[in-house]
Amino acid sequence: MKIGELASMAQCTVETVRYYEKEGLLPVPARTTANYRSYGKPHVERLCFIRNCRALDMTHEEIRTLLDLLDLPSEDCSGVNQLLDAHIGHVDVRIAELSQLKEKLVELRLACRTEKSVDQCGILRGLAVVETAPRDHRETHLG
Amino acid sequence: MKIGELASMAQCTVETVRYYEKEGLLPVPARTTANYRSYGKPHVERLCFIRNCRALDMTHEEIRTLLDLLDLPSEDCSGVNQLLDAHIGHVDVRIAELSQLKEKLVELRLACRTEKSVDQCGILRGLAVVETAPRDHRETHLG
DNA sequence: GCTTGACCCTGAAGTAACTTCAGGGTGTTG
DNA sequence: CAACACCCTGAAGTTACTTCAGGGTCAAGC
Repeated sequence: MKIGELASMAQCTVETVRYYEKEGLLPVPARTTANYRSYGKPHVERLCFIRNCRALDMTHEEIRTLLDLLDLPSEDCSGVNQLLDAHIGHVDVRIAELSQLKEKLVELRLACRTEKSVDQCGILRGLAVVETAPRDHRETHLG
Repeated sequence: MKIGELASMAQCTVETVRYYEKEGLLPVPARTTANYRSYGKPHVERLCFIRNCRALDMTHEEIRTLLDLLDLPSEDCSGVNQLLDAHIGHVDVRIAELSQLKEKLVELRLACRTEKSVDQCGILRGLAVVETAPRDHRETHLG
């Protein structure tokens, strides 16, 4: 099959497929005489694997690790478990961060219920406060 | 004060300060004879405002809007309220997305409790499944 | 035979919000 | 006057793609 069909089977764009090939996540396929990429079932499976991982917010680095483990036959899968546990940790951290964030935003929003003039706006006043607590470093790759 | 001092007061790096200047979020400061940037209290306040907004995951575009509203004297602040409401919406959406994500990850993780060989690993099998549901488009700028 | 339109190709540049790097100037302390 | 902390600029790197410019392939219809 050609790239367009492959892309639609994995629900992504043809540009994304070519990008994955360039990144080394997808193996380079054979070409037709017209220089079109020619794919088979294994490519569909691998691309779906990648897209599922991306839907779970894994980085290319994490996916590469999983694909490597997948390609290594009869290795035990404890590495897979470790990676997934770590990734679940990332998601947990990000959810906690965003929950805190939302609290602050709602609190800020309550500072201005009426349509005052800007220089009396509680929100803008709140944002101008100099914070003293040091900002901590990211512990997750999730944005 | 020089750029290093300003940066430490707002808890960011000097590179970030220079970047904000290039982006037009911070006004260009005066220079000393040695061509060093020279800042005052207004710069500290504006930089802290920006950093607080960033800590709330606002984009530069959103921050620019708030700064513009801040600079427009005696305008009513309903624009501020709208922006904050929209932003709270973004955060809500992202939290919901991540919660779903975590459920899927935990479910996947349960598929492999033991250290089997890779080709029997429930996690890798789960990831290889071809999904049929179409992926929906992002409704938030939060990663 | 020729055109139209859907599909394919490559390589470069753009996106967001920074960070890192290369290469060099300034200013204070010992 | 040498060492070191701090400042400067401009360019390139980061992540996971998307967009663009410019051009080739192929089947259908006139």
